[in-house]
Amino acid sequence: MSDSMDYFGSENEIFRNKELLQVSHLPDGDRIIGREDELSDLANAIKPATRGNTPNNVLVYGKTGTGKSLCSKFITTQAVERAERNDVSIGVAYVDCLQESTETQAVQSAGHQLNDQPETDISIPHSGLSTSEYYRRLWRIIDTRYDVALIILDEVDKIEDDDILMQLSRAVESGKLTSSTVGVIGISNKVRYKDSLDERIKSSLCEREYVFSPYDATQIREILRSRSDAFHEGVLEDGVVPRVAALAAREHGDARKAIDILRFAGEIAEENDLETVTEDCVDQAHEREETSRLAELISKSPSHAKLVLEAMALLTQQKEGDDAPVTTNEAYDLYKRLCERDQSDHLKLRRVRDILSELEFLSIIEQERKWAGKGKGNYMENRLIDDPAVILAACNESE
DNA sequence: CCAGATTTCCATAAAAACTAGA
DNA sequence: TCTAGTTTTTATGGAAATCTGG
Repeated sequence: MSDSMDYFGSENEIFRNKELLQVSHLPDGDRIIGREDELSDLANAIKPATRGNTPNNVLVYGKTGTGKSLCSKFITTQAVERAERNDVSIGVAYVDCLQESTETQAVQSAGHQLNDQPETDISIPHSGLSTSEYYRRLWRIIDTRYDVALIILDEVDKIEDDDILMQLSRAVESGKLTSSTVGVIGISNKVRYKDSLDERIKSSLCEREYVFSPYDATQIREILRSRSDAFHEGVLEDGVVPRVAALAAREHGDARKAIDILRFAGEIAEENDLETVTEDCVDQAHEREETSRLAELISKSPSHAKLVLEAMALLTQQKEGDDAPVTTNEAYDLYKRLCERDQSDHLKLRRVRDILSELEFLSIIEQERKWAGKGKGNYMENRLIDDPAVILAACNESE
């Protein structure tokens, strides 16, 4: 795992093993810092699964970068290993509900991860089946391959339909599964999420609830140190780790952000051919980090959403104030011209309105409906949350 | 046939401007 | 002059229809 071949060894003085700085990197047991209580809570809830019994369904709350996904993935892989010793087979599916935002897609994804076509002779086509057929196949796969299936639903609050929670959390009692059982781990950033749930779902999904608190400054520093093996000996200057930690602390102790910044700092040192990673690199890395999350979001968006955003960014730049609002019609007119530029046909206004509200949902823009009075009707003000220049860069980058 | 994307159609909200009544 | 009620307007957003790729 951690012995990737270093083909450019002599030239690459900065990184020894960059994988350690991948946020999704699963550290060894002793490398999850400051989450001991959370891990044992989770382990407790999952425990029955290792003996082939139905685990407790869990709902995990916490702000971004508090280790929710990491701990969930970690504890489930541990559970799989432990279960093997008891001759129990556990299957784990990790569904990112931000990507798989509908019930069907989520079930499809879970099925795909748990499946092994040669063994089960069940195929999970990318599309074309009814939702219920995806469910049927999922149940069959679980029944044939596993004793217990653990399904992690990351960012559950982003899913449009509550039905999947109902189906999964009650699969056993409703007799969909005969020889197996299912456990659900729901992860959400919103503490309020539970309130929006149907009573029946609440009672079955929320058997256990845990809140992950933000890391404090000391823990962030520890996390960074534990991952500094990613760098060669002595490459990190003394001030670097504290400086990164300080930046992350400003952001409610977001460990993901801290790790990203550290990685970018290394990359910047590398690009500039420096011997060491300096505090200066960290400051530049901070800026790059702010851009990168946005760029990632944008690059995953459909092309027309990018054009709408581009139109908004251009219009915002044209206007005087920094956060000048743009009306939907202004944006739509420019969007149409951008489509002509790309010689593709434009979407209709109604669809663009929906795209704008999707962008609002992703916290890329803010919307406010305004009324102008008699004879003037109403209009929507859309304003970019981030710097238009950054948006434009992100739009162009992902062509 | 299915889900998901897009289009078509249309009732509606809200507040300044206008009107009638006091 | 002040008040209460009515008019006017348009983008919005819900719902249904239609299209598309598999």
